[in-house]
Amino acid sequence: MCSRTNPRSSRTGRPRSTEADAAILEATRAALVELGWSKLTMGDVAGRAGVAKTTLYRRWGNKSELVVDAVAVLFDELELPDLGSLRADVEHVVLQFAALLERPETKTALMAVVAESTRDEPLRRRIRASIVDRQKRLVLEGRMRAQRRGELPADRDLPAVGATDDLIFDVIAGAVVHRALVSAEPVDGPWVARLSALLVGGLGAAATAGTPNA
Amino acid sequence: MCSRTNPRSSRTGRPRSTEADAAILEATRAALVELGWSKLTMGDVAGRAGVAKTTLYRRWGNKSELVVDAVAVLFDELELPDLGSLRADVEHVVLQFAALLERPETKTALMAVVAESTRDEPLRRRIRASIVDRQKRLVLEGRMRAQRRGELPADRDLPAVGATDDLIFDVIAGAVVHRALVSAEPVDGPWVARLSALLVGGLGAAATAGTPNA
DNA sequence: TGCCTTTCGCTACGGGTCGTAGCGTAACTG
DNA sequence: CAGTTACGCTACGACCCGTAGCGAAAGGCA
Repeated sequence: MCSRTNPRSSRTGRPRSTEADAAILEATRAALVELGWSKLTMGDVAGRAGVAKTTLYRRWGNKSELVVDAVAVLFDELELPDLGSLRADVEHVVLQFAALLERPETKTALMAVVAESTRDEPLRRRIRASIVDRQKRLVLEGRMRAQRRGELPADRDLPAVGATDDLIFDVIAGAVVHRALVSAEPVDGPWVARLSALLVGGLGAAATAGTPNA
Repeated sequence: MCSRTNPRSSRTGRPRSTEADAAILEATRAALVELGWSKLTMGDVAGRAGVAKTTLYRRWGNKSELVVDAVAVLFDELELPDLGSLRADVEHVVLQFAALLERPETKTALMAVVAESTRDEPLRRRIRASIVDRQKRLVLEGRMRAQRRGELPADRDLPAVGATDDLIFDVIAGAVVHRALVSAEPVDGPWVARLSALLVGGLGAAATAGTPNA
């Protein structure tokens, strides 16, 4: 949750206030909702949290790091209940993800920190660790379920399975983000149905063809 | 190219310098390469272009609008030569798009302006008009070619065709962007082959199934 | 209990960017 | 030539950044 890996053996001295941590992250989300990314300032967040600006800088080096931590927790709400079929599972998680992207705090923050990360390798790693990689579990779980149901063939070679998982993840997350933020059109039932049909159909075609390329 | 729709009947007075326009946009791209989005300032661009800062503000209201115009022209390089099959066409355009996203000026600018556009409706429209919508031609052309070749069935109902075009566009653009900027892994031959196989397979499955849902 | 360490809120600061205003000059029109 | 608009230049108030220094607060430890 906090930025620095616990300060080297900070067993002595006054401990960091966990209330301040929570207040700052909450204030950051509120500021994102009201002001958006570009107009959010460290001083404003400090004021909302009832905290000195220096307290923010003791924990996070800059705005990007703070916002990543403030938003990351929202992504842990995503779940993948077993709905009985691969296609139903895909549709459900896509709709969940879309609802998350509709929230103003994530909508305005996500693209901004990714943009920033193209010039900031530590930030990119933080985003992956705090947000991206943790959601790949959904793809893994969905694929394994489909294999158990017999909707997808059992694993052929491991590298290909991992590569396909990564591909599906990029396709789903990328398509939803692009639809919601770039095309700025609704990620609604009909669209999700089309996307799911395309994916499930594509996976099925690759499976029946048995081509090593897919 | 320029920001304002030609100033209402500006037939009189000194005309805008087209050399300045070109110099500013070129300077903006150079600044993006060297500094990235967040450290790019209007004053810096003006200095590089050999132009007064006020001249920039006469043309563009803020950094985002300027950068959109500076980057938009790069996207017109995308082409779709007929390579004989739907899959080959898809692979080719994906690789082209990936190469474009590898350039530092587009990589750092694209996500940033999209992020900004979530709180700036005019900017969003500008992005769509200058960049996004103009590339949908590639999807249209590719689909029609595939239909002529018999790889895809002829149009059923028009709305469904348009919706599928939009879906394919979001999937391809979104997946490539996500792979390149979020996952930060290479959009190379093997990955593109997998993506193309997934798409072509999915489109084929939907076609043979003849379901109205896809 | 008293000492040490670290964090706390607060204030203040230099440095930088923003976006605008005002000026005199340059360029083009009729 | 008069009228109009764009130009370069300078200067400005406003804002935000990130840091430093201060005394006070809150823990650990002997």
